[in-house]
Amino acid sequence: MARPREFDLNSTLEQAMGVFWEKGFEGASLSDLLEAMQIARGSLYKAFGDKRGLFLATLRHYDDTCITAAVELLCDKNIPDGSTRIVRLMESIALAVEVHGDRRGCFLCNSVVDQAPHDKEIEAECKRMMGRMERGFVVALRSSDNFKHLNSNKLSENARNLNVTYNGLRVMAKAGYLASEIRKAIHTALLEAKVV
Amino acid sequence: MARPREFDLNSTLEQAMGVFWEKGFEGASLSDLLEAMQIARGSLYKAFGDKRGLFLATLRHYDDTCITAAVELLCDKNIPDGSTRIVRLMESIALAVEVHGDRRGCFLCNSVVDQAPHDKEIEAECKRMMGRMERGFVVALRSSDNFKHLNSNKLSENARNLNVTYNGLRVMAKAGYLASEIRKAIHTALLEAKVV
DNA sequence: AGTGTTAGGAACCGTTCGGTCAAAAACACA
DNA sequence: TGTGTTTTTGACCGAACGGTTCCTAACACT
Repeated sequence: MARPREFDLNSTLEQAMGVFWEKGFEGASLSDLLEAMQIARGSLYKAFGDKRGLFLATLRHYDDTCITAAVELLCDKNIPDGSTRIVRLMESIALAVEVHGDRRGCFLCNSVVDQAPHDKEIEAECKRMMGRMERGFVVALRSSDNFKHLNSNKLSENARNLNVTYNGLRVMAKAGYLASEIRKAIHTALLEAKVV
Repeated sequence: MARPREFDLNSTLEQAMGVFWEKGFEGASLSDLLEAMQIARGSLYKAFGDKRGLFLATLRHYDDTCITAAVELLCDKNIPDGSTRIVRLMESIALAVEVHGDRRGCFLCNSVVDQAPHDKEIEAECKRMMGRMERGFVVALRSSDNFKHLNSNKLSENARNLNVTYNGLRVMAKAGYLASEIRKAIHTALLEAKVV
């Protein structure tokens, strides 16, 4: 028995995530966010508490959407060979740069670099997502001929290594390397990791 | 025939770099910078133009000091085996976390993530430094038994791959992984890259 | 000692920052 | 239709932002 919220929480979250993704936490002003979200100042504070609260909400939204999608790709049984899944995921980095000129990189990676060290809660959220990625890599490796015989310890080590490479490639993309260079780097990395 | 500058340019640059390193460009306010540099507002603007100019100067200072040190390590003929030099460099990442609790990561990597996409000049500076690191890795690889027989194309590919790994590990450190985890990841990565 | 030139310092600029608040509006329920 | 509850809205807040200006201080050179 009260006035219902007029805006869709998820879609405003999506817009806010875009702003934080592109400009970082400090670089994104409330005006930027409000304009993108198309809501009034008061509504934002009522719904998310404050700027940091909104940021945390967008981080979780990223987890729910992008990280989930990446993990689902790594676990996708429709692609029988786990190595193929890993290649697909890695190549999406080059593809983003190539097709959309997307230089935003990975929101998780960005947040780790510029916010995680200053905020325990953000750090925890980031580590949780990193963990999801690593477990996704483990699942993929278990379906890969080169790795399926390894024990879970070794599997985890290899998965973590792939995640390190994934983040390194994301940084590379932000540094302005060409899609072709990134693609070549992916190939080299996956070759040395014995994924392909 | 004029009043000489009272402060040492390099040492104020060092202090400013520390602030930008820890807080990022947007996160570092003029007050933060001035307090660390121990100079007055006017002196900063006289010497560096504006905040962005100071940032660029600190980037170049990082190049002159830290990047140069890393490259010199990779080229150090006193360590005959190039692989050893690479191991040393990588382990310095874990060491920073372990000994100093240093979560600032690599100033270059940080700058790439939060400033390079928005500023062509900063991007250029970052790419130049990335290039220096890669060439350093090439030199080290040339003194490594496992790689010295490769042609320079392959050598470059492997060097770039090591640099990607280096940046990925830097991100890991910022995400809050323990020094022991980072050390293990380094070991895995160098093993797979056939460096050790 | 006088002069030209530049650094230093602090007050000050308008703007924008993140955040608050009170009143109006829109619903659910009776 | 009236009432209670919650959302919306935009005006408003003090503080901090990056940047400028102007006057004084300190030197080099003659």
